[in-house]
Amino acid sequence: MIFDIDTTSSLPIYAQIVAQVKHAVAAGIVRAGDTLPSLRETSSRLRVNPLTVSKAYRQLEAEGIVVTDHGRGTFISAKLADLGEEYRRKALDKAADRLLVEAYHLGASADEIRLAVENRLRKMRDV
Amino acid sequence: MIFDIDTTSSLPIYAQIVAQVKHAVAAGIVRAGDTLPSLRETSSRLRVNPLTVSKAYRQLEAEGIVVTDHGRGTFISAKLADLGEEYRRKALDKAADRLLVEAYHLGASADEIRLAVENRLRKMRDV
Amino acid sequence: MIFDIDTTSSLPIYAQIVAQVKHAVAAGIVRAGDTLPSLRETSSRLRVNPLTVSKAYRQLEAEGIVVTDHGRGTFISAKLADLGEEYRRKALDKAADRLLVEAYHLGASADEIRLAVENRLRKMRDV
Amino acid sequence: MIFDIDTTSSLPIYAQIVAQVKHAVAAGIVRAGDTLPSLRETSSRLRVNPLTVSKAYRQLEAEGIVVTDHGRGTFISAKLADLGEEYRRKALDKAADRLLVEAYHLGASADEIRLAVENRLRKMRDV
DNA sequence: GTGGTCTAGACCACA
DNA sequence: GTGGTCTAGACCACG
Repeated sequence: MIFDIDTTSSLPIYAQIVAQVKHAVAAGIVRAGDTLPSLRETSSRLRVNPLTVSKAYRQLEAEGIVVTDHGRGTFISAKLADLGEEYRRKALDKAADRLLVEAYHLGASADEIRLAVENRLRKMRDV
Repeated sequence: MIFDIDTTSSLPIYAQIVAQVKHAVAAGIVRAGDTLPSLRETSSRLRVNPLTVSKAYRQLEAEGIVVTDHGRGTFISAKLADLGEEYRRKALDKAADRLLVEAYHLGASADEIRLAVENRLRKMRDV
Repeated sequence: MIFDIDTTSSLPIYAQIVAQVKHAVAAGIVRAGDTLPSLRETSSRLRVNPLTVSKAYRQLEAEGIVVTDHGRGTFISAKLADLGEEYRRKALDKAADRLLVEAYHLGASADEIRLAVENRLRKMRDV
Repeated sequence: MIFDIDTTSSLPIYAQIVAQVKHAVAAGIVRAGDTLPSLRETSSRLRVNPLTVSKAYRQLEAEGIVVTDHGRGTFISAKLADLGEEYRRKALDKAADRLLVEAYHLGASADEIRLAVENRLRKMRDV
């Protein structure tokens, strides 16, 4: 589980962490019982205040997505009924919407949008 | 052009206005040259401070979506795509990247991404 | 980075701050990564409202001259020229046009314009 | 005497008119005794409120640059001691400064600036 | 009538 | 500590 943070984004850092954990769960990248990286490891890797990571983990705990065993670590919860296929689909649609609205304001045609997506897909595959 | 604000949303009021104008432009509900409701009309109708509306309009102006004629009002910009080809391409690639990163975290396949884009393209065309 | 404000000027306070930051950057007085004084420090030193300073900083951010890290502060941007070649060229041409229109109205010859540009280039280099 | 107005500029329309008359005087394009276009002609040509033109002419009169004969028209004043060579030089230097600061923030080199100026000079000559 | 600027002060979110 | 948002209300400039 690796995090990818943009400190200048208008989305707060803690929310970026929350979203990425949720996505990883929805995608099946992490499963019930898996361990999240420790507060210290995450905060030093991201060069971010430990309190910020803590806040993210606490919110995930409040949402029932992770459980914390004091002194042992933070784990993905066993009961994840509320995430899953519908969450994934909605999140993906929302992301596609954001692209389209932005593209519209740039005056891009449907084909230009498709082309851009294909180009980036190819680029990511290469990485 | 009527606005619909949710004061309890975590999205700031000014950002909701910005988003709604963008969507109205993208959906063809308003067109180049159309007048936006005046600051005062909008602020009294939404029961928010004129400064808040002004902030939204100024951001729209900064993005080139509206122009304001001092003393006359605020209008949808005539030249929505006069940005320079390279700038447009870069901005479009960036927007596509954001979609792909989000999709990657959701574990979506290339085909799922394509499908989501096509669905939203079709939906926008229908509006 | 110290600001020097003239409240009686017709130029708004926030625009004076913007101009002074730009000049400081152009003159090499501040460099990429440098911290701007905090909103509160600047506002108390200048005896102006924090919102006024904030407005200036946000405009600088919109122009890509500074970036702000929420909760940490406002910094001179590292990538002052990452705009795309065509965008840069167009913006430069536009700026040159503004000079020529002004010069035209003043009845200046091509050589007078060249001379003025060279004089100012030399002056900036000396700073 | 033809005016060239940008209604979206942050410089007010009346100030643009004032500046252009001053520049025309400084450049020797108009001379003492010459007639300014009538309020009506100017306002209809520029598609601007007559009050705006009137305000510009009144300011020019207050500065002693024009005199108004009621019912006959507005004329360039006979005594123009305060405008002239120094005004021209200062205005030109200021305009050159604006170009250089802007160019700096675009990351342009001295040669790029010179090139842009030469290009636009050539373009204007062709018009 | 329009939008622009500023103040004083509150409250919140983030790190 | 940092910046972000909003209010209520004033005053000004422009058309």
